[in-house]
Amino acid sequence: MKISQKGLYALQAMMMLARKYQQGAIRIRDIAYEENLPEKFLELILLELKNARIVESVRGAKGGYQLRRDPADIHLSEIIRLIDGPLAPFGDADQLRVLIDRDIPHRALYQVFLDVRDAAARILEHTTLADLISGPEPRSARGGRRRRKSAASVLPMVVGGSKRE
Amino acid sequence: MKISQKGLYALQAMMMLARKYQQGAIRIRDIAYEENLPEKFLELILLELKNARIVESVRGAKGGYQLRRDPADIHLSEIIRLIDGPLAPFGDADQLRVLIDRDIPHRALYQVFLDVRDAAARILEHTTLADLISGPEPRSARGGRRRRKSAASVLPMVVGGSKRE
DNA sequence: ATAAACTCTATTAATTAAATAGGGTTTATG
DNA sequence: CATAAACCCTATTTAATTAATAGAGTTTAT
Repeated sequence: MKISQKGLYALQAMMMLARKYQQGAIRIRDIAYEENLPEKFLELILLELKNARIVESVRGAKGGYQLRRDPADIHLSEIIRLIDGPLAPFGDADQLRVLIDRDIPHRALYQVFLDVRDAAARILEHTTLADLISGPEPRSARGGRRRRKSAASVLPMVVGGSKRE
Repeated sequence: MKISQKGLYALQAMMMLARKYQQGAIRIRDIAYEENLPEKFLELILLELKNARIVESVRGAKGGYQLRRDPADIHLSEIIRLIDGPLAPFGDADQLRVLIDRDIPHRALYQVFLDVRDAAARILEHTTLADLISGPEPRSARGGRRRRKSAASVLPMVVGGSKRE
């Protein structure tokens, strides 16, 4: 899994629309300006999000885009899968057929890949746009089991404070 | 994080060398043939692995490659980081500077990315080549805390048995 | 009627990934 | 010591993907 520039743009745009949820349609131009995204490129991205029925558009003058659902019902996994494809850490499953159809080591490697994918999915499927915009939670609340909100926001965040990658 | 074709080749080659550990140097040609990899491309990959001191070469006639360390001391994370770069689910940290330097939602998103990376790293840093070649463990043994072996091998594995990605 | 704003398809440009090519160097062996 | 086997290293080419731009078309508020 790799979040592309396009995917990052999509997430930024969606966060912006989440902040302005129920404030009516927001123009592409305004999203692009506020988030500093290439306007024409963003246009394509929003079109995809619209076709996936995550956002809806209002056409004509005074038009724009808005979320179709509550920010608490839009998971990051949904956006990322739409724009960047499966969360698996490899291309397509076909590419890994060579692992599946072979001996124990190869299949064990395949299983590791699945484990990685599932770990990523667990996080991204439990984090919503609402989690991102709702501000930090106390650190002690992070990492618990079966929480409604994900372990998304902790501040202050030190740049490079986590292990360097 | 995305495992490239090259990275997959590297892992396949390393698994093969792990299986033949302490059996002397193995020729590139033999690795390529057994694992069905493009020979010239594999040559470049092994060169990188050698420069990273994960494998060593024997030059001249009767030469080849062999692991420099015990398969139980070679973690998948090491190979993947070498060939495909950081385990983070995004390109370079620079690309995400735009998230770090902004408001709470943006930083919260950044934190989610770090969480995903850490989840992937936990798995790949705890799985070794030895884990892959040592055959399946009983299912009840998987997923425990602080295990020496990772949750790598479970058989039988159904194709597409996990959630479809 | 007009301008604002989304719609849609096509094209280009830039980057990255995958693979190939080929001469250079080292070494076992007869 | 000649030879062939095998790794060493750099360069190039090709293909695929990603990012971005272009521009004509359609809808709607006023």
